[in-house]
Amino acid sequence: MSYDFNTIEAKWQAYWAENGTFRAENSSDRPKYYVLDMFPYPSGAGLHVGHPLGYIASDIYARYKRHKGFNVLHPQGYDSFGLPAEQYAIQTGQHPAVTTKENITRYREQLDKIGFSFDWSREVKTSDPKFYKWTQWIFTELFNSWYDNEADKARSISELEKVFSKEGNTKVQAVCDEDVTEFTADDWNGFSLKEKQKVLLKYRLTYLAETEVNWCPQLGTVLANDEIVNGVSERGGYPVIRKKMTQWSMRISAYAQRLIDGLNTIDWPQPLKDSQTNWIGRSEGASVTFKIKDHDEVIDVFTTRPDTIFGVSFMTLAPEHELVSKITTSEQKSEIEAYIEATAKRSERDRMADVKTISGVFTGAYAEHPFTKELVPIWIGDYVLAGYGTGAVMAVPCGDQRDYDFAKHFGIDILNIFEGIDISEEAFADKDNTIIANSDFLNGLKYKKAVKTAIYELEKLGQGEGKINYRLRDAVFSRQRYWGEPFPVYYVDGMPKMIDLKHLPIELPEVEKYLPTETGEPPLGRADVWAWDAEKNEVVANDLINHTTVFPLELNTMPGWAGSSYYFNRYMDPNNENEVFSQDAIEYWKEVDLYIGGSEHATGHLLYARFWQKFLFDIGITPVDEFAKKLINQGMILGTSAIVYRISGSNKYVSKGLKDQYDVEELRVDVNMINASDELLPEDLKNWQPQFKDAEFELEEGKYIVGREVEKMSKRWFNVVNPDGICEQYGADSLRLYEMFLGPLEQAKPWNTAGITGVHSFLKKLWKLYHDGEEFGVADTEPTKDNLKTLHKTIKKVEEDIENFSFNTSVSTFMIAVNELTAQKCNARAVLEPLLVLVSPYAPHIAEELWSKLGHNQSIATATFPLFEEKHLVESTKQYPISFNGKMRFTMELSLDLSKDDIEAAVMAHEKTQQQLEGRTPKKVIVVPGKIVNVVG
RNA sequence: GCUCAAGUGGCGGAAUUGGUAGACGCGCUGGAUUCAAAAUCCAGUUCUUUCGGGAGUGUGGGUUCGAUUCCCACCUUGAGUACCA
Repeated sequence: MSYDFNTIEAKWQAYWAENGTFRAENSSDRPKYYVLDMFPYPSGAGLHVGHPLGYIASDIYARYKRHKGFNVLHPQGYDSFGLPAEQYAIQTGQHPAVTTKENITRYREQLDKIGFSFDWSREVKTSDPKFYKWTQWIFTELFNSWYDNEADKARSISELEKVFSKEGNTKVQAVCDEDVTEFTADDWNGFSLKEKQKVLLKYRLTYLAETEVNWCPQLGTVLANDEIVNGVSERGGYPVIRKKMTQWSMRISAYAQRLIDGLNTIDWPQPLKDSQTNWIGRSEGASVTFKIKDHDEVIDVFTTRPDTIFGVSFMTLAPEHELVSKITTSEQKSEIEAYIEATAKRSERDRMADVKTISGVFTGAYAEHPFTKELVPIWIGDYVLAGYGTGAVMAVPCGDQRDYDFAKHFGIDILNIFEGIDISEEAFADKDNTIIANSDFLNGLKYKKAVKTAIYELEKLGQGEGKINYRLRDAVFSRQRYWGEPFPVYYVDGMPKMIDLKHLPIELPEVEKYLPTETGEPPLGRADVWAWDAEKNEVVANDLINHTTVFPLELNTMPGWAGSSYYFNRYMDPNNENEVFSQDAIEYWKEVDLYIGGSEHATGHLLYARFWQKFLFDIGITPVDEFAKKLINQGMILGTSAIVYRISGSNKYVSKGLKDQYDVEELRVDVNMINASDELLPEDLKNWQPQFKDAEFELEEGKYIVGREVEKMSKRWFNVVNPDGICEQYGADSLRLYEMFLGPLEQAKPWNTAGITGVHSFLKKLWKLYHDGEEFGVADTEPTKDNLKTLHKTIKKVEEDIENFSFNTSVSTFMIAVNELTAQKCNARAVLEPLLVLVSPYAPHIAEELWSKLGHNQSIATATFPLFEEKHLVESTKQYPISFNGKMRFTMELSLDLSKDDIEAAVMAHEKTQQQLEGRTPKKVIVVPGKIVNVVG
């Protein structure tokens, strides 16, 4: 009976589905363990072999944990809102929901073939109204909250209203918009309802504000900072410009410090933590207020170097700074306006590409130095970013290279405030190795002391204070798209109102086209039925809007990261219609124990999800404020493209070794035609595409050898390998083993189908081990010592490997075990049965098949992981090398269960050792059981 | 520029409380089996050699009886980020 993997795999996949083998219960006597993958966006292209890498790793771990006696939650779902389906809809008119459904079906088929132990009864889809009902609900909760800096947590907005009506806002320590003005309780109580709403909006954790956004004209939508890569959109690579728009934002900045602090409590990769820390960008310094000559307004700046305040010789504002128009003198007006216009036109990308050119314009206005009271000119320049700090800097040319370059370029004074430092060529930015000079009360002080003193003096003047600044900006939450969650928001008199939970979800309306309207409104503006009847509490036709009972609904939709920011909690109780999840469920599962996914989400999904989790914790519905205890980033699997060389201007192709003799063009061809020795059969190429039909070939040694190039797996390089094909040809177990065998989980590595024969022949050998000729057969005989040694060596190694996520090395361990047991002609049930349990997380189908043949009628998933016993390893002899003085080496037979003294005596008695020692006594004999004996003279 | 990670055969990679470097697999070479191929099995495969050996884990130092592993400096590659005041 041969190893018929196709039949076996189909059989067990059906069995698992029918029996609900991997269904997790929300309560158990066993300890819980939650293993999660980052859920996929179901794209039209389907899965390639790179996608399941992380899923296989997490599946191995989940299956292992079940063998170890845990109640394991291992769910899967789809992040099914997104741009590609919508772009496709725009081109074809096909409803994104239809495309998405088809893609999900395809994904599911592909996933099922690989034999994952997902609990599909818990599947979630972010585009499913049953799911996004809760995305909308969380949005309303954020709207109804503010951040209390004193309690360091989010609190209900109704509590804030009570405080305002009692004592105004002067004592409130809240994270809020910059432009909040002070008011008393009497002021507050005198405000109209609309005025109150306007004020509260400045405090809410999700708020509506006119902000500078990253606008992508080609995509017709705004983008978050993490959706822009190198100044162009992540999707499509289109240019991005700055634009002012009224948008919903999330006050993630309120959580900046907790997002940094929380990193210490979780086991995530250091590079990922570093990139989040960088992204949040905490810097300590001071805010300093500069008065402006002949104006009431002041300029606030943030600086990390208050110690250099006496080096200030000018100030620079970002061109977009709101004070620019107010302070510019009439003589300078035209020049300033021209400059502002020129900067606004430049795209993010141009600005980034051109960081060397120094540009700026003098406003004509002067600021007053807080200590010297001297006047310093106020400039604008695009090296100052509107989005960082206050969008204004106090320029200290001697201590900052950019200020220095600017000053040199425009002939502004450069004051030297560093003792014994030459600044004639460049600025001196090293803060640790200097003493301040020419700085009044700061003279003679070192950096740290000078900073403290400067802040103290500024506070005394009332013109500054110590401040911590974060680079992290609030996240824009509106997208001018169709295929996203609608906001549960309608507008009364221009002010947003939330729709109550009992009327959620607000479902996406049907539209004729998925493009913005002719008047520039988002696609939802095209919906006939898209207004809120506040009396009937339902969505009605938007032509009914009368502004007394029927109101316009928000036309934007939420960004892609909305649903993915809490889906991991929803898996705990996915079908709950009354709550996002029950308290029983979340108290039981608490958080994700192991999360596996790509590092590209470091500053997007993984940051937003941590933010929402902290918010949900603050409002008391999650028991922990970090959602994933441990996280592993799996590396990308790259494609190995195949290249043929065509002699220019002909249809003749030369083998790789001959290409240098000709003028050749490189063409990529389908990698699936290439064999293990990089050989391409000319016939295959001729049949592949019409253009090669009449191709001629120049071979080397009768073969056509292709060139190889490792690059991203992509259709356009013809280097995509599909898991379905592999499963058909070698089986899912081979695919699973090979994906792990390729290399360490975290590393990027190229795929090369040729190598899969190695793991495939391992499976065949494993199969043979349980068969005597054609017949299945194991014996109830006593295992030999060697049998047990092999088994226990394997148990130990595999257990260690899985715990350390070194799945690649355990595949090797299995191969060695099977080779050894085959050589030992082992057919003892006592060895072969536990061996299957070890193998089953990696190759579950073959394990189930052999397990059932062994007479078990329960899935192997319920079997207990075998117990390792040390004694089986030490009861044998081995050759040990002995080295003397690190130079002379020879070996001798030693039994491992000898005592240290015995070994020492044996070494001393050894003839060769005695020769080497020449009568001297060795200082020590080092014995490492199972490893080596070393004699030191 | 800044931050981080990594450098081991033809290739993917093993070995780190410091102890026989190159496990395991691919590829390659030879052999068995076969009419032949595939498949399977066996042997070999870091380099070098006058067959005694010698060299060897990016480079140069250091600690140690002993270093791929620890320390210092440098080089290279990859990733992230970038006018962050």
